[in-house]
Amino acid sequence: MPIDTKTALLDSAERAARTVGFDGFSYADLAEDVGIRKASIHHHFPSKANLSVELMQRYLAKFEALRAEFKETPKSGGVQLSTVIDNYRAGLDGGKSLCLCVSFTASRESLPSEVSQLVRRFRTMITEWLEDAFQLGHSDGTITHVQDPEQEAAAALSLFEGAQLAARAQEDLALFDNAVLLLKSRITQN
Amino acid sequence: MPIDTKTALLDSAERAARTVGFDGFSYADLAEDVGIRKASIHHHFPSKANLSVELMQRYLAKFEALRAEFKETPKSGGVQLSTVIDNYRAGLDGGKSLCLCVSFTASRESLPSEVSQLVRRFRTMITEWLEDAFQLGHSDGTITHVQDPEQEAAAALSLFEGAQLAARAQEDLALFDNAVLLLKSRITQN
DNA sequence: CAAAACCTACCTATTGGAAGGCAGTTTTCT
DNA sequence: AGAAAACTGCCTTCCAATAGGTAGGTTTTG
Repeated sequence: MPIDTKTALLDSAERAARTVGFDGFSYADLAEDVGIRKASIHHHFPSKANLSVELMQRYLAKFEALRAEFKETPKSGGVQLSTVIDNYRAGLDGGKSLCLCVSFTASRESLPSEVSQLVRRFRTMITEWLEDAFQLGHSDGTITHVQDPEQEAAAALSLFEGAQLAARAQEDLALFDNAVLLLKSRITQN
Repeated sequence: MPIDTKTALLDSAERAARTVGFDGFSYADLAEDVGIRKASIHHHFPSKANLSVELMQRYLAKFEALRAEFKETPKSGGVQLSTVIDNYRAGLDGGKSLCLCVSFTASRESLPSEVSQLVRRFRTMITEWLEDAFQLGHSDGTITHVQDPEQEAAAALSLFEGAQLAARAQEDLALFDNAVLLLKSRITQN
């Protein structure tokens, strides 16, 4: 029993979008990758615009779930910040892949406005998560030198997304690590 | 005497690449924008790959010249850092446009490796510029809390590129400003 | 059996690009 | 100096490949 075809399509499309960009792959590529005929994709996703929406919806839901999980079993601010950093690092896949949110922001003009809305929600959610982490890290002492948590959160998100670009530019994870090193050094062991 | 056609093509292509991405525009779009026949573009740029290279070359040269200019008439570290920030902000064009380096990094897979090399050189150059600025800002006292200038530079570049993405995601300059606010507050008046 | 999943076969528009022509300017040769 | 050759810049015409998408039939499955 092979995996659900629709899921396989979403997986393949997500990988493609994150590595070659949304304009960089076609239904034909997808079909070959999944092992299905091109026209059959339309059965699951009537249009490519449709696919992009479902792609972003799933991506958002996944991270919302992850955050909800963290809200239940409370960790320190430092651990939460580390978790987010590690997630962005893991998402790089060695410098080949970007966060879907980053990729879709870059090719915004080829996407339906619904995707932009979802990207916005994604960014807001991550920013709130980071804000909470900085707030908490400040009070529990696991993050040093915390100024305004809101400003810290905005800066951190940009830093992570930029660090992903840096790593991708030279397909070298070290560039990501280098960019976040200063922030990481503010997290105290616990 | 109208502007040089080749320059007009480069200008149009740069605008397009930065607003809709390299995969987001075609020779046909370019032709219409410049007021020339599509096939005539091949006279100036045999292939689109060729165009991308010349685009990035010009972009790199422009910023190398800017930096050289600043090296001659020495400014404070704080002023230099502010200059770079302002440049990234201005390049946003209100949230519609990205740095060519960011755009080309995102659509890396559709570009010749020569472009990747140039992007690399671009990033190295800006990083060095920032490193010098932090170094200088530390000694002349125009930037506070400077730790390792090399790490600061890597973080700053990522911050700027990420902040551009943030602003573009919601087509709102305020998001850029918000992301760089914390860093900017470390620059003392002079 | 009906719905879901997938197929073959097409379609239209667009993609980047090739081939070759042609007027005007510049360079080269006698 | 004047003719010939070469170059520049743009054109028209054409092309194979690919894009996303549609129509309608067949297989698979609950």
